Formats: sequence, structure tokens, C-alpha cells
Amino acid sequence: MPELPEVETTRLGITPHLLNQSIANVIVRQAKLRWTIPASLAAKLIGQTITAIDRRGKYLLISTTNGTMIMHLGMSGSLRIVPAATESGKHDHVDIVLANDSCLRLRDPRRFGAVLWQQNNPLQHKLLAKLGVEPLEHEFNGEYLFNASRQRKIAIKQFIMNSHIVVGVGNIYANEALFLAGIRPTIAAGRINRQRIDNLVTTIKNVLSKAIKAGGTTLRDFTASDGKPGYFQQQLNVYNRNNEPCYQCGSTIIMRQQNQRASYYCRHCQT
DNA sequence: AATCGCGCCTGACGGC
DNA sequence: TGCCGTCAGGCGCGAT
Repeated sequence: MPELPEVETTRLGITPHLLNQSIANVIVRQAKLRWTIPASLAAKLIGQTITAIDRRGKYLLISTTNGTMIMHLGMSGSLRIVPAATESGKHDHVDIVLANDSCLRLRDPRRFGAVLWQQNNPLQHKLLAKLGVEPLEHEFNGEYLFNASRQRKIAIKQFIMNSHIVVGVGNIYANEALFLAGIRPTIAAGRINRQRIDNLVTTIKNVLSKAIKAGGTTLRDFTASDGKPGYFQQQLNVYNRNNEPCYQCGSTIIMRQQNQRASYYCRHCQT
């Protein structure tokens, strides 16, 4: 499932293929993703030149002088650059065909992803306007997270996964960052002291940047943008390791549901 | 305002 | 083998 590092890796992978290229055609084979792809998308894009490929949280922003295509990869989405003539597979829902006969192809078996259009400043789009800070920017720091978490009774894991607080911390990296910070995922956010919050900010930044360097954690069906299966997963300390020994102390990793999501932690190392 | 739970969707997996 | 039920999971949204 693409998390922020996967999205960033994708962005870096596709950018050199797209930048300054002109769009010749848009093929939508399946418009029903999380939201229906706007029927006007092709008309907006055809003939336009791609001027920038940015990211906000897990949203990719592909801009032309005419406006911005906003993409989200959801749970199972991936983007690849293929020759335009490449036969499409079952879940290849959208092609952005370039004038140079190359093609940006969106594949998304579970269709939790999205392709939207925003005429003006994409950051003003309803889905982006209220997003929290970027985890790798300086604005995400101990002071910010400490202040934001005061009086909050929600568990720290749910808190750091709240995109209105900080974007791009998904289930895998939330579990991993909490382990590295020695914090139990179930502790109320508002009861964690400044020093431990500082520590958590550091581990979130570390775990995300390491994954970006590694090319993104890849589970199941993520595919790197060059089409090769991405296989550069960093060592996961707790995620998916229910009943296995903690690498740090040897005691058994616990799994429990938190807000319908799996939390993994070590009872001994995380307090 | 903060928190909770739902639902979208398909592939993988386990049980019989 | 094949069928079927269950699960995973980002995240917006409506309910509380």
C-alpha cells in the first residue's frame, strides 16, 4: 500500500518522463475510482504541457498551464511509464498519453485511488486545503506536535495518523515510528511529555526518510515507476510481526485492533 | 470540537 | 479442485 515514501518515490520516478511533455490523449477505461473521474478531464488535459509534478501528503499534483490533475494512489494504486502502444491490463484504468508516444499509466486493482481536476491553486482544493503539516518539513517539529496534542484523549497512534495534524503517516510507519520512540500506540496523545514527543517526531522523520532512500516500502502490489517490482523494503521492527520476538528485547510482539486498524507493539520496549 | 465507525474494492488466504 | 467467507487498509464523511 503506497505510503508517503512510495508516493514520493513514484513522483521522483515519473517526473523526468513527464516534465515539459505535451499531452496528446487521455484514456479512461474505468472512471469509477473512489470518486468518479470527471468527464471533462481529457478536454482539460489534451494539448497541454506538463509544467510540474508536486506532492502534498499522499496526493500527486500534475500541473499544466491549464490547471492541475490531482491523483491519489489509495491502497493499491501504482503509476508506470510505458510505451503508449503497450497493451493494457485488467486494472489499468487511466492512460495519460504523451505526444512522444510515452504514456503515464495508472493501475489500481482496488480502486481506492482518485483522479481529480483543479483549475486554480491545487492547494485550495477541498481535499488539500485542511491538510496538516508535511512530516519532512521543518514545520513538523516537537513544539508543533506537542502543542497540537495537548488535551487530546485520542491514542497517539491515531493522532499521528490524522492527516489534519500531519500528513503521510500511514499504518506501517506509525507502528514503526512508535516502536523506535518506545511509545505504546494506545497511550493518550495529550499525556505524552515534551521529551517523548520530540523523540517521536525524530523517529517519524527517520522512518520516512529511510524508506524514501530505500525506494519506498513495498508490500503486495506496489510497482516502481520504471515497471520493475519494487523490492527495497526496509527492516520492519513490529509491523506484521504478531507473536514474533522483538528484535530489541526478545519478548513477543503484540497485535491489537485500534480503530479498525492493526497495531503492533512490544510490551516491554514501548511504555 | 473531538471522536467513532462505515464503506468503497479486489486479491490473497484459509477452511472445508 | 473449487467455492466461499474473511481480511486488509487510506481516508473522507456522516453520526454522535
